[in-house]
Amino acid sequence: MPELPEVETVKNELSPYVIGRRITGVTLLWEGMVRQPFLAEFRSHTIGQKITGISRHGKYLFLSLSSGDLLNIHLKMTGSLIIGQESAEPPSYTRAIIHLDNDTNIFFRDPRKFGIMRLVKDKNSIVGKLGPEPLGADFTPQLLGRLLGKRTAPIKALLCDQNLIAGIGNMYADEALFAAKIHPLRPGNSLSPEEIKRLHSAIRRVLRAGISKKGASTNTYFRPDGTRGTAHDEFKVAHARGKSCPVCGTPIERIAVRHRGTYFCPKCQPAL
DNA sequence: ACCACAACCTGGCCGC
DNA sequence: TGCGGCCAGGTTGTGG
Repeated sequence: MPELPEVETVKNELSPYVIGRRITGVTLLWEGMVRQPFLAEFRSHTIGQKITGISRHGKYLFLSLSSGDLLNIHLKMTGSLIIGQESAEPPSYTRAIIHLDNDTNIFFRDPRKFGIMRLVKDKNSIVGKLGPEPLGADFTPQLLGRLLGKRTAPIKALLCDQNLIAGIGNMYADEALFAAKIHPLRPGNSLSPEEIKRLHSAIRRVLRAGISKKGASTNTYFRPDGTRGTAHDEFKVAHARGKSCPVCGTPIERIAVRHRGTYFCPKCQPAL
């Protein structure tokens, strides 16, 4: 699933192919991919525009257009952006094609049709409420402590809340909590200063590892060149159904937190 | 302000 | 071998 490390990888690896290129056409094979009310104007406002930049906020990707508009792409759970030749057969489950002026295409592949594209004038209309970037310089243990404040929801749910911290999803939340030895159901406000410090460090460690391995291809995530990332090879508990804890050998448990599969080691991450 | 949950989608895998 | 059911989960919208 594309989370911060996956979207960061897509941004970095897409960049050399798209910066400075002009959009010559847009093919929508699944119209639901473009959110109303923009569908009517989507083509006319993208075709002919030059791509001047690419950026990421949390899990949101933005292509800056020469008109000043921003083309926002969200991969949701199963989306991939694959670079290919104009003459190439689109990958399976391609829902949209952005044609570029050098006979190159961006294929938006998405088996489950959750991914979206939209055109906005103001980035803040989408990312204005997002929490801080967990790899940013301002994300300190003190800030994490303030964010958790008096929150009583399970720490696992809070880590996945984009308005609290931007970019962490189900996989990296499980990995960070394991690395910090914190039970996923602990209320946010029950963490000691020491645990907050451990969690802060663990969040940054697992996200950086994910980026350095070019993302985790647990199922449908692909890099722009069509290859898979390898971050999942280093996962300790995420998606580890039926496996044992690599530290103590205890069977990994699966529970549902907010209807999300949550994996943890009951011995290394004891309930308080 | 905060918390909880349904809905959106469909392929892959498991057990029978 | 085929089939039913579970599992995967980011975001939005709604209601308490």
